[in-house]
Amino acid sequence: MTNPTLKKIAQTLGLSISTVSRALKQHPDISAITRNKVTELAKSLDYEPNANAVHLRTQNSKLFGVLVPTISNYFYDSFIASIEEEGRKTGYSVMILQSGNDPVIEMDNLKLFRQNRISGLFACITSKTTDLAGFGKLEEMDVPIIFFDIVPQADTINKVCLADHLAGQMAAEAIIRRKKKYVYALFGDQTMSISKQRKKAFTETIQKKAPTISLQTDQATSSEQARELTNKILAKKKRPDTIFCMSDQILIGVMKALQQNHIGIPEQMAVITISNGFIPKLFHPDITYVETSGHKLGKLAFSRMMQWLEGDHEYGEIILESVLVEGGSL
Amino acid sequence: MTNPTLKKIAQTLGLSISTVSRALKQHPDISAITRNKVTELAKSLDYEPNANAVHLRTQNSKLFGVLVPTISNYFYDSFIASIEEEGRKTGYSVMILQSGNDPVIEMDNLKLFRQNRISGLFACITSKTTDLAGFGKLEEMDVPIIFFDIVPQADTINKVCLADHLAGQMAAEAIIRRKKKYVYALFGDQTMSISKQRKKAFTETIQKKAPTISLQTDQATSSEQARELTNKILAKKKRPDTIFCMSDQILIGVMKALQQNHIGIPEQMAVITISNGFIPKLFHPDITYVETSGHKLGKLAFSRMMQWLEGDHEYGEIILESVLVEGGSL
DNA sequence: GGATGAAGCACAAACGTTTGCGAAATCCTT
DNA sequence: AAGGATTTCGCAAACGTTTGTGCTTCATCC
Repeated sequence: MTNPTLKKIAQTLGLSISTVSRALKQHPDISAITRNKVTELAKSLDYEPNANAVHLRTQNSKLFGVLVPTISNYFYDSFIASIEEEGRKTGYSVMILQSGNDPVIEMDNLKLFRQNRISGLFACITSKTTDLAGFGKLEEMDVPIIFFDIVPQADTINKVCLADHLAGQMAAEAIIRRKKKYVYALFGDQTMSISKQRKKAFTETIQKKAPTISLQTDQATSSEQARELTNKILAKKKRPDTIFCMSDQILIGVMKALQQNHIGIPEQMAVITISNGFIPKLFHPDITYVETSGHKLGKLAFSRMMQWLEGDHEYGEIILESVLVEGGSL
Repeated sequence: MTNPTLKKIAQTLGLSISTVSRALKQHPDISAITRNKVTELAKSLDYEPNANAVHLRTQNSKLFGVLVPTISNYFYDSFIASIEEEGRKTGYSVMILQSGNDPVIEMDNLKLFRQNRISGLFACITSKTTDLAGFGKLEEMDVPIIFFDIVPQADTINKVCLADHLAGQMAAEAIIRRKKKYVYALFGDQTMSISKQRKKAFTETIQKKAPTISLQTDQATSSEQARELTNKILAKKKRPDTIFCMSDQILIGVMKALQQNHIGIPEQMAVITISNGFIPKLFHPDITYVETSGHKLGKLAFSRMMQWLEGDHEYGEIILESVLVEGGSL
């Protein structure tokens, strides 16, 4: 059988389409009698309004776009899950697209978002994104954009970010509290602002508050590279007593190296990282980490979006505070 | 400025809407001259067809639904990522909904899918799903459904599954090849068919092909429980020489216990698991695993969907073969 | 008892497309 | 040169809703 529509219900009941439509949404113009007749028939026919028609007519897609580098990532997917949950509560659907960290695909995706007339976009840009024209087009269409995690530098946009600076600082302070002497700190790609911020905060905090700590920093752009660097450090005569990892990616490489060299944690080496929390809990002891929660960030971004949609059109940057989660690794 | 439409382009060019529409899609009826005029203006205006209007008119949403227990999972999200990639290539969008393993939310989600008139559904059902009525309604609307991973028992449906049976068998055979003597095997919740199948295949293979192996099995429904069970086993006088983990969840708990007890892998204990591949590579040495690839399963499911859409209406079950990925843990 | 108003419903336009069909205008035949 | 074929375009309906407005019918009022 084909899909029930307002027209079919109207015809079999001898009513007009508009009456059926109003009856279904409890419009006061419609008498209780006809309202009941309509709702009953609709239920028995499994009538579901055609979302496309509704959106076309109301000029409101009730659809949010989410743009991420990849969905296969414990930070982004907890962010997405969070948006999806909140969206379902408020009647919004979510359209998720992956850029694969490729600006060209990013452009394509933005086009798809435009075609689908999304009512709002949550975007984590590519680390290589320079041309913001695609986003500009959406803004011209009055589509609010909440940038998150990796965000452009501009001021007249909405950003919801992790406290990258604070996270670096907190990690440093935790290390200082433990009176560590020799710290090896691994950071990610320094072309990314997130790496720069964390590095700046971390090193400055160490230098200011505990200048006696011997600090050695390095840069790794992959887990494998982090593993190799850690292996080199471990081969030296004088080993550090603490390793700081800027991210899950780094942590994974470091942990492999530590396991490979049978280094006991925390007796022979203390470890601290910045993470969403999943990876640090895969090891024993749990790795101590400064939390950057995708889930919380999602909630924050969503509520910012709803505010905007309700008329509060003030650009701004919201920072999600971090917390230190103690494992047994420090 | 407001959204450009066919009507606006038509008016500013003194053409009819239909002509503009045809010009934009290279219809042979339209002369090259007007076609160029139209396409140029459309480009300069950043015209994007309104997907809702198109879908309403063509009665084709070009939208696939994906229903998963949760998106925050390295198996499901690689499946989703795979579907999204393939979809984008063929002009389909993807709508992702999470059931949270709750049959009630599952029903709600199916309703949302119906409202959005999806053209096809990829569904991994809840482990508690008994009522398939929600899926039946979709089928009545001629919406093809490809069940994957966790699937209903019925015959007249489409399934795309991992080779659960084969995976268990392959793991057992790998252990046998290594001439292990005493194997401790941990399986998940035995109410789930995936657990039952893997257990059956594993134990039967051991018993048939290497009856001298001493096999002890247990059941763990969480990582934490797996850790505790492993700790108990390790406390005994006679330790097993091999641990088999049915899933990532189990592996995580087992690995924590092994690290906790400073057990060297593979010298003191061999480990093998069934996994998507991400978790086993977090450790050193890499854990040997029988691969169950969400990505590959996604490709398989997608191509099955496209076949169905192209007219091949034959129900069936497709099994994705497993491969053994050698780490250094066995 | 005629004006007033409320209650209950129908009409019709609009959202932005696609597409079958008809109608001019232009071209090619012999 | 006259008929037919071809090219090029416009008209209008349809997809399934929502919503402003108008039309009845009845009860109410002084």
